[in-house]
Amino acid sequence: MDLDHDASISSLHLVLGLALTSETQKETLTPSPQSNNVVDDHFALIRAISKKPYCEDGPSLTLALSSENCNLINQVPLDLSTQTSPLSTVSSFSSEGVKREREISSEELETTKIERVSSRVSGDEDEDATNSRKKLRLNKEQSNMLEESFKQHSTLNPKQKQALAKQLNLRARQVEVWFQNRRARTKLKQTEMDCEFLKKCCETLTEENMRLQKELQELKALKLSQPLYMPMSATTMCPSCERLSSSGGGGASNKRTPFSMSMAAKSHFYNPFTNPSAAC
DNA sequence: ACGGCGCAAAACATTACCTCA
DNA sequence: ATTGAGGTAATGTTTTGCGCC
Repeated sequence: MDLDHDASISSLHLVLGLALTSETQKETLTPSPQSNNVVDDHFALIRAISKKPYCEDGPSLTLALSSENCNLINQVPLDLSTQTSPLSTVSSFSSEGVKREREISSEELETTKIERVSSRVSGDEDEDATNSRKKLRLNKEQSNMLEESFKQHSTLNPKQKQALAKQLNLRARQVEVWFQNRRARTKLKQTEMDCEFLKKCCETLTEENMRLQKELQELKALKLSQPLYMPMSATTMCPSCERLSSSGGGGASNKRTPFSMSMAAKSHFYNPFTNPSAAC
């Protein structure tokens, strides 16, 4: 998504807008097979904007914006509560949850029944025993193992699920639910970060747009004051990056790429998409 | 090749339990 | 002791992908 360096200053805002859409469309309109929904496309869009698909292998929701942002994202702590508590696997099963119950063996159901009955002592024992929803608290070890597993793959196939459940002394359904919730939390966190990032982008681009508008006004004023000796075909100095540009679109005449400019020369540009200004 | 159907799995929205300040 | 907020396990619903007919 290189910005159009030859774009006129005055149309910067438009160019920027197009730059955001033209390249990203390629990715958003051809989502990956895993891209099931709007939210996935949202991430695809953000990734496309950032021009870097992923920071690293791992959860598919990891978003890489730039190397900096990549690190930032990876550092964000996903605070999964790891409070230690006795393991109690109790949950209620609605009569409508037929599909889910299918995967739960009769043995598991029996275990659940026993635990459910012993889990709650209150006045309405029968009522509570059947309808209450005692909440499992994963212990530290279980949380850690689930986290480790999640790092390797954010979804589990049935075999992996079973194995992990057995390893953790949980039901497969509980492992499945944990992964579902974990994915949801990851996505939420990511969305929040994307939101922040895009806000900053917006601010930065607005500032730059204002600055370039001002620069344009200055150039126009300059042109009015020196109308005769500023032919467009002549070699001119780009006021933004102080780079010489020549007419005829001869790229070979100027071997400096935008990225080879010194930071000082382009320091007034902060483009969050790692590209220099549309003006240069 | 195409569309309809059923199923499984994942995503998503919401509820409810639990802890802690 | 109470309460409200936040975290998260669990549940219900919707969406999506895939195989089969």
